[in-house]
Amino acid sequence: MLDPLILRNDLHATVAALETRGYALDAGAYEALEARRKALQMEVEELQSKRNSNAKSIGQAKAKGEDIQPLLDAVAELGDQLKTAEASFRQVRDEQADWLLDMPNLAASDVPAGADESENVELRKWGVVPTFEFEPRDHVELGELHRMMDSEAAAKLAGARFTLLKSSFARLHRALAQFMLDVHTQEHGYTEVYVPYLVKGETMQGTGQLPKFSDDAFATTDDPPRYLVPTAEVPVTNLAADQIFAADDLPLKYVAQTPCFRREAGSAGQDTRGMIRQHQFEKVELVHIVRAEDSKAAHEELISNAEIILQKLNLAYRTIVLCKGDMGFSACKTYDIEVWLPGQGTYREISSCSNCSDFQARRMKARVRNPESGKNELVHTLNGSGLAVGRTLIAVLENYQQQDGSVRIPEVLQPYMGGQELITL
RNA sequence: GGAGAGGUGGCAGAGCGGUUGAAUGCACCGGUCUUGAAAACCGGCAUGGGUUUGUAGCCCAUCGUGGGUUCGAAUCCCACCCUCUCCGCCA
Repeated sequence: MLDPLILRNDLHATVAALETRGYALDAGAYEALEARRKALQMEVEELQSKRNSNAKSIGQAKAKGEDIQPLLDAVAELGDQLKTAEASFRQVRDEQADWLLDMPNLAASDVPAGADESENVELRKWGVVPTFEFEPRDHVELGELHRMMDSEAAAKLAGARFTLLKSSFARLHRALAQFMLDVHTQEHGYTEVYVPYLVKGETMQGTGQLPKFSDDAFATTDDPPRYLVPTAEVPVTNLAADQIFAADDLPLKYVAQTPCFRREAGSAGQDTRGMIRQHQFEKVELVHIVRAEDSKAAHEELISNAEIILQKLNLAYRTIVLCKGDMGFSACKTYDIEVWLPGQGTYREISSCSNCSDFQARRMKARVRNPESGKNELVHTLNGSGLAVGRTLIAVLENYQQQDGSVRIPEVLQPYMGGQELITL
């Protein structure tokens, strides 16, 4: 959520900033609503103040044994007036809240301009794109060859966009997640957390998935509904909700492995082949809760923590910064990591690391007490994949394949595979 | 699922329908004292919001949540949520 004060004090600059993110805000309508809010709030509070002082006088008069009837008569209409005013105020306030919850975060000043992904900017490349003396297979072909990846079996159970993994592929998938968790906890100083996969609506609202993107999430049928987490970012970041941290509690660095559930509404027809885009996938997620002045540095740390996983796996990748038009709702700046997939002959997203500044913190009331001023300040929240496990599996399979279809197991994963070095046919 | 107990400030814990935003203790911050520290003493110390040039004033809201009764609700009524204990069921 944006700070309502910037909309109040600098509406036109904010409208312009939102426009670069593809969000059109009707300044006139918002201004009118804000004017009504101000008038109504003042009216309500004035009536409340009157009610309070009257009640106090009545109490005092009664204590002295005076006749209070004239005082009662004097306030007879106050209750109704107050009720009416409160109802109008509440309506305007809710309307304004809906509006605020609908607006995306503002881009950081160093985010490149641009309307869509074609204007993202590559920052660096790492690794050597492998060359093959044969036509490399994609992960689907490899899966069929090994009979270890079965989308039909998954479809029978759950419908489209699910994948079933078997034997060495299933183990490799598990090994990857274990490996990532170990690197982040042992080498990068993260605290591992195990979290609920079903969360309340207010939790989804805290990180920005609700109310705007309800179509993207799976919800349960109980009342009120719970939501299947679309990313561990949701439960983990919300650990900070309603908290006031001491300055030396921060930074908090959490890592969690969870399944992620996404409706993929609106992506029909995209990536239908293989396990690139699924309703359910596993992800190791990194979350930082930091003081505002530390979030830029934390963002750099986060992206490097994610990149190291690919380096250890010796997978070629490139890192890009998303342009304003391609960024997600809650982010003020986002880096993506794209891994080279030989089967597709292209780089594909495998991690997305975002600085959400105070946008989520304001929604979920996550604060830190400034030891100098004694004031509470909103924290900054950051999250990033470290990495998407399913896509990393794809990358390993496609990059480590050999002519006969066998797949070498990266050295760092072998301890997690019981010493196995090769997945043979 | 059944029975019972309970949800008040960072924590513990008071609170007759009326100057209670809330006693008291602990913690924390500042000061006095001390060579220094501790102790003792004095003072301060919830959050959010509105108004305002203002981190000054003034005002409003908040005692699990939402309704209700009332001139007035932390206190009374209703519903819901959550926590704990015991029983049942169960990975």
